[in-house]
Amino acid sequence: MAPATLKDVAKRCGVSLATASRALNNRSEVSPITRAKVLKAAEEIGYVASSLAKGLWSGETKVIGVLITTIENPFYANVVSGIEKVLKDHSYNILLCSSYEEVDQEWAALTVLLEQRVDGLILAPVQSKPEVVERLQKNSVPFVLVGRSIPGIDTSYVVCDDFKVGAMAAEHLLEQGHEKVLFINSSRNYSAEQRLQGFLTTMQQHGINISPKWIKTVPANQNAKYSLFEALDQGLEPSAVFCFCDCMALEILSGLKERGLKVPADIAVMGVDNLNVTEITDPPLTTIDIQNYEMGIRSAEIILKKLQEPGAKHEQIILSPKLVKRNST
Amino acid sequence: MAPATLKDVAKRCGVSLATASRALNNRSEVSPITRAKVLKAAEEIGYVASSLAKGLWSGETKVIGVLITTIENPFYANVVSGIEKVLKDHSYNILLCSSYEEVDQEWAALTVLLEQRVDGLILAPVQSKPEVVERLQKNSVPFVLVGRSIPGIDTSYVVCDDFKVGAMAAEHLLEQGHEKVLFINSSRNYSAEQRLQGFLTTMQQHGINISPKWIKTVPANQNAKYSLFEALDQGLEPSAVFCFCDCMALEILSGLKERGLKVPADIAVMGVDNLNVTEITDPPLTTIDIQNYEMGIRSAEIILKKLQEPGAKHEQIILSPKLVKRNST
DNA sequence: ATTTAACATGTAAACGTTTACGGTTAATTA
DNA sequence: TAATTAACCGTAAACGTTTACATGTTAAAT
Repeated sequence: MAPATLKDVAKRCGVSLATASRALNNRSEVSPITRAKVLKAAEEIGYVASSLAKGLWSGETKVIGVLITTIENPFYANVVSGIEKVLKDHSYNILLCSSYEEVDQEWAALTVLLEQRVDGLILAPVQSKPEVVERLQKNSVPFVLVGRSIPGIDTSYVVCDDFKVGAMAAEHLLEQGHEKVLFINSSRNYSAEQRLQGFLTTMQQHGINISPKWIKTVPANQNAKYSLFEALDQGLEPSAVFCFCDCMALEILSGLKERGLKVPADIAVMGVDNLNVTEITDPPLTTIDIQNYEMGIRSAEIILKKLQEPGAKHEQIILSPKLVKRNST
Repeated sequence: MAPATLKDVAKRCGVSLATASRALNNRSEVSPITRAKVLKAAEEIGYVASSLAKGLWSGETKVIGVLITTIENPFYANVVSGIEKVLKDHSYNILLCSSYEEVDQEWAALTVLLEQRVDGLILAPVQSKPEVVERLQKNSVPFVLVGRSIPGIDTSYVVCDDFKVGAMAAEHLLEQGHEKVLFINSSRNYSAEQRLQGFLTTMQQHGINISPKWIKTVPANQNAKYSLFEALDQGLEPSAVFCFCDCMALEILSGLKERGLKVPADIAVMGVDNLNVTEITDPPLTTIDIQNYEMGIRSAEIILKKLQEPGAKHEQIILSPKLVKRNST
């Protein structure tokens, strides 16, 4: 049975559509008696107003699209949680889509979000190419990039200083005496590129040249440990592994266990994201905190501001990474 | 600037609204030439059809509401991931809401989902009381409960055998010689009640009576370790802790570390959910696998079936829990 | 050459809201 | 008492789609 409509409410208490609408929206032009009648009728038949009709009329849906790689990654769970916290207080809702690091899925998800006429969009772009962003600009939807920016395009974004992340990792590992470092990286996105640059540059500054075979890129949706195995089977003997994110680091930890290598005795491991669990892994993981939750908060705040003043300038927020030393290095 | 409409497309290539609509929807009554014209125009102005208008017309939104406690809990991330996998193939999207274990927030989220006219709903109810479900029934929205059912009401649900979960835990701990077991439980929901019953019953069958002070309930959004501390500070000296879920178990692990207690030497810990990380915690956590991902899959399948044949009977799926022995016990 | 069918397109109503505008009644003022 | 005003309420248009129905055109069939 189709849900109750305003017409049903109006009919039930013998008033017009307009009056019913006014009563339910607390307009002043309704007598207290009528208002009470309407509210009672609405209550009785369990009326809930259709956001579809409202949205069609008003041009806003009170929904913000959030497009990430996958919610299974606790990093994004943290980010989304931050977004949710901010949006909730302004009665905005989240329409969640995942790209699984695939360009096609990202494009399709974007279509869905545009079709749903989301009021704004928060996304972690899969690639460092501008297509996606250009599409949003063409459709003039307010949006913020989160976690990853796109080079050479003026947009709002909230990221951490990824070059510094790579640099910090390199410095920390060098301090610990590691020169043979395997870099398990993500693919295509700008954060990955920047972290790699920061890493390589810092290594080079210390006179160490990392050859390309020490840089492994994990294909989308593949367990990082296979990239590790690949390296080991190629005869590489790293004394440390630096991973793009903690998720991968955890997979590496598990892979090393399989191969019988002890951390940190035989090999050091470090990640990025400072996920909650890294505190109690075996061993506790050295990682870099990039303020996951805060990223969500800030990106949501930017979207809200954009909705309030549509002409506003783009905002770029670059958060500072912090090294979290634990026992895996 | 407002998004392009069908009218814009029609005007741009000099056809009527109807023709434009037909062309874009691959109706047969349009000449190939006209179709091409329309598609080109739509492409050029970046037209995307409004789901709002479509939904208003058709009565379906292609959106499924998902209402969980919080996506920060990897258990629900697993569940949502399963749901997403199934829905994606049928072009349904997810509108995600969180209750944070609060009845009020759950009620508010439900209002939002009904307003958005979701085609169906998958939810993990906060309480074992029937209000929420009754509301959905009154509004005649197809729904499935996931992870937790509600006693005494005929609905569709996908859960694991929670009584058995409690029983399995009790048996496993007894086998290891633990009789002084602290139960760190969740509050109010039926799964929690059932696990407790299974636990107590099994203990009793072995002649062991657990007094109420050994059962701690963790308030919503509070770290489980405080419940542990409370117990310890009351002078309780448990030889094992059984937690409602792995999330709590991880918090307990961390709390025990703070208090300088070694696991499993001084005290054993076990959880439920078999989260990925439990494999590499220190120590690896003994837990019970309740098929998180599968729960998502099945619940999504049920919703899809309900949408196809609205008259269908309710489906109850009870998945079997499996003990995963590791080193924490 | 006329009828018929097939095809292509347009017109208008409907979905569920909100609000501008106009109308009715009762209360206030002169 | 008549005029003005205030309070309340209804009518109808609009938002962006889809489709039933009507209309017009062309080709095929007689």
